[in-house]
Amino acid sequence: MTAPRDTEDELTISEFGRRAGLSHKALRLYDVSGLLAPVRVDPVNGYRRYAVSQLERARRISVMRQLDMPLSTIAEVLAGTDAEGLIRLDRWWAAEQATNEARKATLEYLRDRLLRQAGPGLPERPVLTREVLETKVASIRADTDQQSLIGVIVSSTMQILAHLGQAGADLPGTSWVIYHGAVTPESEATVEVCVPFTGLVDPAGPIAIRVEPAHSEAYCTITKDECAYPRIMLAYDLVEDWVRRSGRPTTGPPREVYHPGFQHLPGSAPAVDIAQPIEGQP
Amino acid sequence: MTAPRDTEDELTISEFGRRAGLSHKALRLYDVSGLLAPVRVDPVNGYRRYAVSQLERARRISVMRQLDMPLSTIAEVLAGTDAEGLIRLDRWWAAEQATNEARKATLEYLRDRLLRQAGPGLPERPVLTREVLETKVASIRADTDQQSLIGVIVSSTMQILAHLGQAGADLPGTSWVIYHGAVTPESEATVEVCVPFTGLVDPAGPIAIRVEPAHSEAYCTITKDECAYPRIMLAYDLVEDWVRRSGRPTTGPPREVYHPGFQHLPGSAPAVDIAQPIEGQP
DNA sequence: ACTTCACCTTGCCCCTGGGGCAGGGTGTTC
DNA sequence: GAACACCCTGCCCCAGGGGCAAGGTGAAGT
Repeated sequence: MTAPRDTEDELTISEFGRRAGLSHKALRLYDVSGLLAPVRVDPVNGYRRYAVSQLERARRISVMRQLDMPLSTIAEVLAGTDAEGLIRLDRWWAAEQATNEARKATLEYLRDRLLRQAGPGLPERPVLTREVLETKVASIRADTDQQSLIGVIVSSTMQILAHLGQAGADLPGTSWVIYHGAVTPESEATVEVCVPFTGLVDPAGPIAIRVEPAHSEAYCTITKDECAYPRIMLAYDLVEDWVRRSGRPTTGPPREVYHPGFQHLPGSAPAVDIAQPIEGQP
Repeated sequence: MTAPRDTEDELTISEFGRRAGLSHKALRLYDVSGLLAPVRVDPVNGYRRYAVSQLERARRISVMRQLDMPLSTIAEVLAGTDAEGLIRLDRWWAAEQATNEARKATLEYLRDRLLRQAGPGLPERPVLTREVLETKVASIRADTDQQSLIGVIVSSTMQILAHLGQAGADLPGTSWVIYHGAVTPESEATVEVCVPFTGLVDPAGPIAIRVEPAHSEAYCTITKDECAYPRIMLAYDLVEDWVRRSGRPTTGPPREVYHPGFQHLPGSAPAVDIAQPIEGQP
């Protein structure tokens, strides 16, 4: 030791860092951010002095950083008693693992996608076309991300059904969601939940009444199981591919059409059409 | 559409972004970083124009970003054929999952630590001292981080054993690794794998022959299970604490001494000594 | 007393993958 | 001609540090 001495219970920053497994850069950062302040700072030097008793906290921080835990979360874990900290730690970890599961699903989708282009296809599924007649619909638009998408769809549908029921409209039993943008886990976009009806109904609050114009659409039917994100993207890809190859330009954003009784269908039954409006003349 | 028109096969940046699920900021970044350049940039405007055919690549990038894959890795995955990309993708994912496993182990260690409230950690374990006689050793020095530490130790040991065996030396069956610095997942340091022997052996390549001087050392014996990182740190803490309290200064870097037959011992058997050379005269 | 050398400090720029805002240019449409 | 949506570049910001420069200090050897 040829430099500033480490006294019995006060350590220099580098000695403390060595013993705790933290770089002097990290320690400086933890100091200014208030996560781990040295026990004393020489008012002349500015030299930081750490107590041996701070090693425990420092080592815990080091371990948590190895878990890639953000400093703010670390501060929370270390804030209360060890038991409280443990709870917060486990909560954070559960969220991490949930993220990892989501990533796993996304990876599977991506592999499928690369495989489909690389080699012979995945489950071939027919893409068909149909004519859709002009319909009156009640709709709610909302901006959402992937996380709350299901909730938004369900609650909006409920709201519209309640309103239509109250107005005594006739319902054909189907409904759809129009995606005005890409809804991914990170980016949110506008979705429009549409319920067709016949009869006379007033708009109310977020519920708009409009006419869905007649159009042709290409569509592909999938099961309830297949409509989980990101797996459902494969169906979109399929339809899009078909449309591109058909040479017919699209005439609007894609949509998911839910079959009547969707909620009560088994997972393996055809339940949803992924549809893309295209220019007419079949 | 009240603004710059999207022609048949050229899209504006925001329309392209909407269709691909990428923000305008991300697209600009991918442009300057060369990951996804627009098909045309208006020389007057600077307006970026994207081709519909670029949507495929853009969507793939979007999906990979959802996996939290760095842009450089994405570029590699997209570089060759889809089959090659798939291989790179899987390789990356395997590394990710390995990291996750390591994090899981670290989490367990941390939970243990939080559960053992305020105690010094490891179940009480004696720290003893012993005299080590002067020994001839064959050694290899290497710089490594935590990731490849095990591999470095194993391969170096193999190499030394092969050399000693060829030279007809006598082996007592034990060996050790000297840590000339702190090896954590982030920082690398020099380690020295030492195998003692008797007989006459020449150095060869990276293998040095030297004399390990006689010394006293404090040590603590742990099981194979306990010697996984970062759990093993608890044992270092224990020895270090003991040495500090004993008042005897250290005389060299700490080491791990592997008991004879280490590889074939069960996880619960005493297998390794964590040793710290200290000044003599007990 | 002087040098040397290891150590300490602050401050600045760099990384990734963007988000947000400012200031200014455009092109379409009413 | 005005309104408005869209486009551009450029700057600063986030975490969590790494790296380097310039300058201040402590202890030890000569």
